[in-house]
Amino acid sequence: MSTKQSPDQNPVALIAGPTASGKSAIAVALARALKKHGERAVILNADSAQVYADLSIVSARPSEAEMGGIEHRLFGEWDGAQACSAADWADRAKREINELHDKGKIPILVGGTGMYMKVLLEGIAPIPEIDPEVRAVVRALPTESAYASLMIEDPERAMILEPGDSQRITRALEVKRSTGTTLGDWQQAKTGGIEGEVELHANVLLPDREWLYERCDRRFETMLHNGAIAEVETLLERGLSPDLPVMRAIGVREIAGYLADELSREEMIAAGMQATRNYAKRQYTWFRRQCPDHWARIREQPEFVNSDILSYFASLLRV
RNA sequence: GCCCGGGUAGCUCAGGGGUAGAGCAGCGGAUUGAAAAUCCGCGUGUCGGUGGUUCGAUUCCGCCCCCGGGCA
Repeated sequence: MSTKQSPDQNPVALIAGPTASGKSAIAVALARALKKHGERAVILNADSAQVYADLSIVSARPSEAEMGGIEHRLFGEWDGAQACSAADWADRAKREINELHDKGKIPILVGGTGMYMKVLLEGIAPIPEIDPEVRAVVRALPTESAYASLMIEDPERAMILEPGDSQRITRALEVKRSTGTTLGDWQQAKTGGIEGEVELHANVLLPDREWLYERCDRRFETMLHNGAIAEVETLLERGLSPDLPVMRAIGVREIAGYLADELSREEMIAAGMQATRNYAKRQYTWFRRQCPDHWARIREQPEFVNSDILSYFASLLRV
């Protein structure tokens, strides 16, 4: 029952950037600036770890103070016991966006998970749920055997994939076994993308690498100061499967190792910082190369951007 | 001062008479339902310095310097 007819009446702001790039603060600054112009904006999380209730400190979810009175959604809304897939997130995000548009509000997507954004905008192959038993069997396979099986059951896919790419091999195999159809066949079509229905105002943050790495280090230290260890202890008490995304989040692994006495405190800190920097680099590559060329790139530091945020999103005010 | 070990890529180290190689870091890249995941690619550096032996030394020998450890 949307009253909007054309994309330009459905604005969506998007701020993508690597971890520790200051994107949350920028999003809040944008929402506040819009407010002064009589526009109401809501921030939507597009980060695959901030989505979990169990990870507040460890995922560096914005605190109440950092939210600065701006409404934030899709933060901490998934229980750690359930894995949130890109498609799950995109479904929820799409609903939120529609609702906000119906109310005349502007959604501001903020996050570091490029694949989430990609699926939301471009859609994804409509593959049904995988049979849990099939999944369990396939995931228990050593990569080598899984690859050998894929070579027989879906050779076309096996050829494309790297023999060591355990995750994609597993995925291809479970899809074939569970649906009887090859991943490649499923991927002939994508559905659900909102790209054509909204007017996207996207900015990608690509700050100076050295500056970013320095921030990554400080970010991990801050987490520890804020109680990350206790948060991980609580999470570990749940006894969840180590395969779940929450358990694989940066910081969780390192702190768990420390709690298990496998790492000294110094080693844990060094490993946590290193993992954060490695992650930032991967995100950097994604955002630099996977985002459409027409998305704006911001190389300035967040403080500078914050102070003049509307110049980066001036197009939002044309409405 | 003496005796042992060591001094090789940013770091940790392997190697060895024909001018050198791994892991990590770093850099580049991939990325279709776990993506903070999962992968792929990129290795010239006075082999501590200096003399000598040798056709040829980073590799053997001498001396010197530096770092560990031990004995005084």
